[in-house]
Amino acid sequence: MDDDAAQRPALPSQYRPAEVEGPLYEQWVERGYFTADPKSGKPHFSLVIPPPNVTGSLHIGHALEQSMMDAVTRRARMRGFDTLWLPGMDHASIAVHALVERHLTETEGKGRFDYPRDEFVAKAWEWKERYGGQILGQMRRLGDGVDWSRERFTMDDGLSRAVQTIFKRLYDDELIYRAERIINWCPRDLTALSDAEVDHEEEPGELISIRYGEGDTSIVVATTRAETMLGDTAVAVHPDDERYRHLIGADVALPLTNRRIPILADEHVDPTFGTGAVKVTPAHDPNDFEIGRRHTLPSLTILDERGVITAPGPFAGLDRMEARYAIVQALREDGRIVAEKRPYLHAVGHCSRCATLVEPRLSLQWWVRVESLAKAAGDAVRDGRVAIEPESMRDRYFQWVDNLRDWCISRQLWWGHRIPVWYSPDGDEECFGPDDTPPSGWTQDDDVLDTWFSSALWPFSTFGWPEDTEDLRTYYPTTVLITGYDILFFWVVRMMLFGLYAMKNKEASRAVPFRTVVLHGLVRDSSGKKMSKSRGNVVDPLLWIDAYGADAVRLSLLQGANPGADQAINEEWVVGTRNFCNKLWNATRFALLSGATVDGELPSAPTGPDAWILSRLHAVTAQVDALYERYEFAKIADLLYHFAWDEVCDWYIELAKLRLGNETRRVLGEVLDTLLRLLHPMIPFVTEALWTALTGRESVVVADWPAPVPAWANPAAEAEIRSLQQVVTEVRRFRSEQGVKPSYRIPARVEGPVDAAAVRALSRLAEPGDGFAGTASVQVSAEVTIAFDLSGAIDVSAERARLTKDRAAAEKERDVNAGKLANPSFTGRAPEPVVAKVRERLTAAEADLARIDAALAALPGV
RNA sequence: GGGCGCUUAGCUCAGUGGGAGAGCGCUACCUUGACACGGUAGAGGCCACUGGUUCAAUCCCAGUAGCGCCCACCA
Repeated sequence: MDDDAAQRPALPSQYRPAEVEGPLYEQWVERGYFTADPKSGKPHFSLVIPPPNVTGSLHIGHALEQSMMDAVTRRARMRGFDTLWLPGMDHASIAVHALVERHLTETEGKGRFDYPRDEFVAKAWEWKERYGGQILGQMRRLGDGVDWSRERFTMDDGLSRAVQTIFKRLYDDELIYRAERIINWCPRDLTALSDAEVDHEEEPGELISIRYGEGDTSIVVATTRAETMLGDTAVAVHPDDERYRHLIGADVALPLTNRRIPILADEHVDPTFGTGAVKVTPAHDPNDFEIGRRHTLPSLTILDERGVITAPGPFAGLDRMEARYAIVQALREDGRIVAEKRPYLHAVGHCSRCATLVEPRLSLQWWVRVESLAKAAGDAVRDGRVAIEPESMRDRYFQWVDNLRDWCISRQLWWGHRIPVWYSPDGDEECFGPDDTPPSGWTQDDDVLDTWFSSALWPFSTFGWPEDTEDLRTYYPTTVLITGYDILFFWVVRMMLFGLYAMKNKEASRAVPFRTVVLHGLVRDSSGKKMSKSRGNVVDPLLWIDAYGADAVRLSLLQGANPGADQAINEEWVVGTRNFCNKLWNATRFALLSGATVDGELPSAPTGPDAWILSRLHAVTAQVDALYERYEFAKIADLLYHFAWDEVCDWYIELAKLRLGNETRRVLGEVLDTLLRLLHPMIPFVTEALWTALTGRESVVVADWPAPVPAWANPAAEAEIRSLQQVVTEVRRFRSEQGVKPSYRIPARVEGPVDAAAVRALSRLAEPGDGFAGTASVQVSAEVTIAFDLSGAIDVSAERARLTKDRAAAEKERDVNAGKLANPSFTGRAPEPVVAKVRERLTAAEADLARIDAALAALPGV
């Protein structure tokens, strides 16, 4: 042991993550490793975090997404980039409303409308300061290397300016307009929703056929929403429908009311569905609204914003569901129900936030005209300015972007960015920018913007847009966006729309918000089920971090992160990666105890295991680089896991123990140094603790990313060690099947071109001493034979059974390959390399067969 | 109703036009001086089904079945 090793801190025999993680993280932040520097003169690498909701706490999906982002960022930093990973949060308009309202109900027994607007918003801010942002602390636990000096919030001053600025530009370009249409309305949250905020689900309902009118002028309509009949202003049939042609233009009496409504013809009606006649309720159904427009029908609103009947009469005041029941009942008593189909399965829309049944509602709202924006967003991907990984997700992107309908952006909420449009007392309307002062006496629009409106600006509003800041010039477009495929539409598409619009005066290649979009899948439970609170299968990543360390959690998630694919996760997986961290820990511990060093020249002509492991190290380094380019986290993790465990620990370290000279100590140091650097982006904590202990240097965070060393490639050394491994494995197998105690060192003579000392050490054989008998001779490979002295204790029948089994396998191999070669169409048509391979395989099988036959013949007692 | 994807070991998942793989689990043995969060040796699969293309199919094509996801204004 040299002095060098003695100076290093001794490591305990087990890795205890809790003791190192916290201090390391704060040290990294203090040293400024994560702070970007646009003036560094280095090339730049940037990405923005998908801003979590202020209301949120870290869930397993965040942990996956952030592990990916952190790995990518840390690797870029090590590769010499000035890196910026910008953190921040989203104000989550509707979600915060829900939480604050619940909070107020619980603490003060009041609801949102018991407060003036200002007071409610103040309470939301208060709530945000108090409870919001716990996820930021959790990000530290995970080890996220974000630039805290650039943290942003979608409602901070700068971002609010950005929102108002882009709104005004869009407004002035007539890409934002106000219009009265049927929108999705949530009767619980009392706000409009965009199409994307509505989830459609098949549900059992009822299909009721109702007879309108009397005698000759009567017609039967079918509906799933009987209660809306109070708002009917027509019945529509298809113009070519023979059954009803005579009724077109007639009036029928609308039951339960004293109104008469016309029967009209409209192409939209499907004569094959139901009775072929449709009741038309323009104020409460999007299709009916269109029919109403085509035929200039009146719109009768019969439900209020809470879904309560307002039509005067016996049903006034009833909730829509109560009303449906009561109205069907009344119609039945009136003898007007012709048929009832129950249950009737049909798609029903729900508020994606609170699951309340969405009510189509005629309403005046603000809209973004998306056609030209969507065209640009589609083109940017089509022409390759933005790449999508995995590529198979491109189709999903186009499916969205090519079918986009105008986006309803106004919400009847208070927490959020207020629409920057003011109205004069005379009813004039004007949009004002952030630096404008609306004339006194004008009043601002009451509504706020959809949360996703400000999120859509995130890749540039966070850099100071609309000011021409250094950050904006340096870090836009961002290098990569890493997010879940589930928000491709909500977020990715909209960032494309607004990014390209806001940056349209830049050159095309620099207008895009990001160069590459990496889409990851969802994290599911161990049996592949979606995690949900109601299922009770959600896992809190912090509990796992407490128990196994952040590195183990990160590596587990990354190990399953195949591009675009969902993954199952289970505590046992985390135990496995924790064990891996411990393995690394002990490998490094061994290196330190053995005097491994990272200082001094590497041997110019390494031999044996040293040459082999350096050759492998070179290959692995190159493979890791290639895989990072394609964001193949699962494969990177798998590759490094097996290289570290199966090759470095199981073979190299065992072989190194036999030859701990200066060369090997230097190579051992090099291997671990490189391995830890390769692993650092994925498991930052344990690699930092080990790397600094091993090298005595400042930090692996700012160490150089390993470069492949082509000069290390050494096929001969790889072949040599492969052959050694084969011999050792064969001897171990022999021992195991002979039932030889592991502690018994069998005297043996090794004959053949292999490192006999290594074979003896790794398979626990002894030198053949005086009186060596050599009772059994085993041909362990084509060229190597080992004579064992087992004092007649060899179990001949076990050995014969084993050899017979091997022989059968070898025979089959020989026959299969011989058969192929005997087939002229194979030898004639298959490419030469394939034929050559089969020929080699045949030769090998024949040699194997000969070896086994020789071994069988040599068995005693034959 | 449209579109997309999946089906490989007990479980969760990789994979390739030419010898079926990993992790966990399982079996046997082992306190070998880095590690029992460990070591060694094993067992385990008509690669969903049916046809087609091919010298050769788990892989390509068509169809069938089952599962999943996304989109959708058929009352």
